Amino acid sequence: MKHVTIKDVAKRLNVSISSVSRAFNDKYDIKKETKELILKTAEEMGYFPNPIAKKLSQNKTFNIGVVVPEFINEYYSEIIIGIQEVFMGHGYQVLITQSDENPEIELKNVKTLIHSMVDGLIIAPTMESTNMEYYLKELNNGCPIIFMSRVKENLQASKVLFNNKKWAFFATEHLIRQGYSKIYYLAGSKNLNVSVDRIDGFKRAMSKHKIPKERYKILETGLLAEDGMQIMEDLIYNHDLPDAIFCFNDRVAMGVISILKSNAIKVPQDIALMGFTETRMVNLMTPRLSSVKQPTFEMGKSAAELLHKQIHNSLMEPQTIVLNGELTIRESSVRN
Amino acid sequence: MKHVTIKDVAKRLNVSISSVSRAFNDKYDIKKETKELILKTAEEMGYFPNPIAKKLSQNKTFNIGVVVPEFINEYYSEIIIGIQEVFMGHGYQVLITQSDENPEIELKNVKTLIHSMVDGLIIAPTMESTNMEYYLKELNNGCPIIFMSRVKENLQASKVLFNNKKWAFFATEHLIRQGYSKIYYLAGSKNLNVSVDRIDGFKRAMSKHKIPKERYKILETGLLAEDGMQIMEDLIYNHDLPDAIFCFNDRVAMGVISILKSNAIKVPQDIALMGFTETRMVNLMTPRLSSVKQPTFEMGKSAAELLHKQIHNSLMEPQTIVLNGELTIRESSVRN
DNA sequence: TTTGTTTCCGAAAACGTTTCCGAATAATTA
DNA sequence: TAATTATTCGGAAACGTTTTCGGAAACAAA
Repeated sequence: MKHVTIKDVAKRLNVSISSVSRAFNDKYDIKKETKELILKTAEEMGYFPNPIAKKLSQNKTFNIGVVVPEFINEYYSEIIIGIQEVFMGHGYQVLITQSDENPEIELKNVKTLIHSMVDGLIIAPTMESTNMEYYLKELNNGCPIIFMSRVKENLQASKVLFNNKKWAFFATEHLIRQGYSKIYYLAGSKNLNVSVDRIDGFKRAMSKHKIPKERYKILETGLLAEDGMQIMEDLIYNHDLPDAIFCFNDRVAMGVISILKSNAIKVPQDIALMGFTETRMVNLMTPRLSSVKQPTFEMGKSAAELLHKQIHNSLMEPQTIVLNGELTIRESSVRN
Repeated sequence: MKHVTIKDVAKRLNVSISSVSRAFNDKYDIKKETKELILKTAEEMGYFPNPIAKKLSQNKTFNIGVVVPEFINEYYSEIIIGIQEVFMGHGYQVLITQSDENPEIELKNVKTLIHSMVDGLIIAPTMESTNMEYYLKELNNGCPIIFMSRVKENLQASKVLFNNKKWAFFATEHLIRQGYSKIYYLAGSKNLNVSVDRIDGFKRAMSKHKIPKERYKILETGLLAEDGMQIMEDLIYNHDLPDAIFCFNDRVAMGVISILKSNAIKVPQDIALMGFTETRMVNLMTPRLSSVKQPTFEMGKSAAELLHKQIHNSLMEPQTIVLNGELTIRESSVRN
């Protein structure tokens, strides 16, 4: 199965290969009729420009690389869809890799992508790790990189962030305003700076509403439903139950709710519940779960647009985009 | 930021570029010491072979394309991870595209991937559509393609399938053996051949156990939780309630269960429930949902390995791999 | 010493484009 | 009419590799 090349088309029409190239690249210095003739016969012959050769001669790959911790959950999947939407529109291919929350795999992925000559990178790091130095070095070597989601605000690079402090504050304040005051926060992992930010928001709400330290707790958990189940079982075992529980994410909340149910503890009558990073499961739980919706598609789109700008204007200085969310109140956090 | 090229390395050491190339490609006709010297200085100079140029000269891209209907749900995400595991080990990049269950986008994705010269394709079609003709044409043009999941068994091409008939049969038979006999099957979409297969399995279980046609129903639904909610509301409204419900997938089951709960219908005391294509949510539902687990990672791996073989042996004749699942019984389908 | 084999290496073609440069023709201006 | 400018095109270099071919050097065998 030989591919038709530019030479075949040129020979067929007795024109030069440069003319065929011009026809395909919307160049000004070609007559309209010849251009059309070339395009028509090329079409007939089943010719299309070999993208590899194009990349080599233009020193661009039209590939951009994406590194995420995982895409089993909706969160990064939706972000990726946002990224693809933007870049496919610009004729780029998006190469997706996932690091399985493992910094070593993450580093390997980034290296692979850079070695395959991507024109730019979007990275959602697993955690703040030593990898960051390497990434920043690559950034200075001329490979545009956008950081996403799990990264500190003061990092000297372009990034797209969610305002975790603010929305953790709002979510907590909602619980307080509903009359709950003994509130436990299941805080994810303290290595995650998003986690730290949400703790900050949680604390600020507490201090604003003058709730004494003895009334609330911040408990480190994992990111999975199983982690929520585990910690909830411990709390029940120790007879250490609050009014309300604010969870690092919906999965943890889901774990909590399942343990509460099997212990006949009612939500929200006995304990209110609030999630974060809203997933589609919120409406399927009974009671339906209050949560904070993050603008995943928009985050993907913003990161992609930022990167696209940066690719076409390499001297642009770093920009930070902070996006807002949406607090959706459902049955799980409403006093009857 | 100029990239270091093979020429720079050659010049530095006063050797020819062919020697440098040989050093990097494990060729036999180069002295061991020169090879090591070349590799060492290349490393120092920060040189690595430009993959684009390599691709051009070898007429291979070392890219393989994947087209799935979506990856918001775990199912295809896990399959993709399986595919990546195999191909990254072989030094290939996996390009992932998703068609959003839209045959037109699917076709566009396939064309994009073929135009970007992938060495092979793995396609999970949205439905049996007219696109199949195009794909088979491309297959005959020499681009190896593996079909996955939603495709007919008699298709003349390599494919990796799940044995839907068999496991729908087992799942149904389990319900019957538990003593349920008025069973409704929420059957997904009849345009999906997996759906047709599962209906077949369902019916075979019914006829094996001599359950008369008046006792069971097959109801067409969608694939989403909302579809399960919708149809369950209708059934309740019409006072048309069975002993047990077998759902096309866990999401539909999740929708059903939420409506049952809000109508105070108990699972499994009043109505038993069985899902399919097990998701991680099964253990988080109360009661925990019985379901059929599909070997997603293995499906991905099998497809990838099959494609890899096909790429290296283009004359191989089409192969069909049919994988088995696992029926996991939990509380939702067990008579107390 | 001659011949034949290995072993190692360089020159150059090939992969399929884009793009720069210059030339031929046509159109415009002086 | 001559000179200038636009328009359109072909030739060839460049992009960075791999690979084929042939030749030199080194070594063994005759």
